[in-house]
Amino acid sequence: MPELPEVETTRSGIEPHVIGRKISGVVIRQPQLRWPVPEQELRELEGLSIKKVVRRGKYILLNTDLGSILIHLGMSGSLRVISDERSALKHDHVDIQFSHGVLLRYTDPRRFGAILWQPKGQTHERIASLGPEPLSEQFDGCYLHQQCRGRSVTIKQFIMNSKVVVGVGNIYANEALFQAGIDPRKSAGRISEKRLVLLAQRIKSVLSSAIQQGGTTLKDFVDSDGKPGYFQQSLNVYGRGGEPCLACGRILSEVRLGQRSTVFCNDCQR
DNA sequence: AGACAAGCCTGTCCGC
DNA sequence: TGCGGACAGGCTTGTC
Repeated sequence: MPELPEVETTRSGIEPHVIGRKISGVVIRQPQLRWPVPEQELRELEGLSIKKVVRRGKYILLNTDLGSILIHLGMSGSLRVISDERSALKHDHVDIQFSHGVLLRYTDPRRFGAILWQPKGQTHERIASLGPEPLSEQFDGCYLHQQCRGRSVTIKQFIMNSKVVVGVGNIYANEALFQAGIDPRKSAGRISEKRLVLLAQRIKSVLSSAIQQGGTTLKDFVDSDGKPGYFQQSLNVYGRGGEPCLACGRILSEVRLGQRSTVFCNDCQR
């Protein structure tokens, strides 16, 4: 399940293989992803080259002179560089072929992901409504505090709202709240600025350390199966409901917030 | 077999 | 009446 760190790892992993490369064709085997794949627009890209590979939230953008291909991995998607002859499997929905013989293969068993088209000079609606990047200067305790004002929703659901800040999925929301010592059930509007400053710091640190780990563990993901293995080791709470807190030993609680599994320590988080 | 997990968009309902 | 916020539902398929 790609969260921001894995999307960033994917971005940096594919970048050197496709930057400056000319698109020679696009193969669409399954156009029915979260939204229909813009087949027409993608086919018109033949002959154009990739100018830049950037990330915005959990989207990867492949920039060309005509516009950008937006790729979202959903929860089960992956994007791999294929440099040898390898026949497509059941869930290999889209290939972007390059003239130097390499192709980018989009795979997504559950098809929660998306491939969208953003014409040059425009900003796709999906991206236009996104909040700031968690690792940018714009996102800090002061910003978080201002956004939280008057909001009754739980702090966990709040930080997972992509209009507030992008890229904080269920795993890292649980972890950041644990590290900040904040009860995930607490209303966003009822948390002091001081504690929100700490939360913003923890969101940044947990994401950036995951990017670093992703970078090392997945450095050869391009020719492997791309499955992440990096996060399991450093998780304090996610997936550990009913097990002892690693800090104090008390059994971790598990509840559902916004239909999402939420694990926390009743002693360490208040 | 059926429940569950995931990201995140959309529709509906609520209260000011 | 309008509007934003809160929340449930839906999509999909592999795994338990």
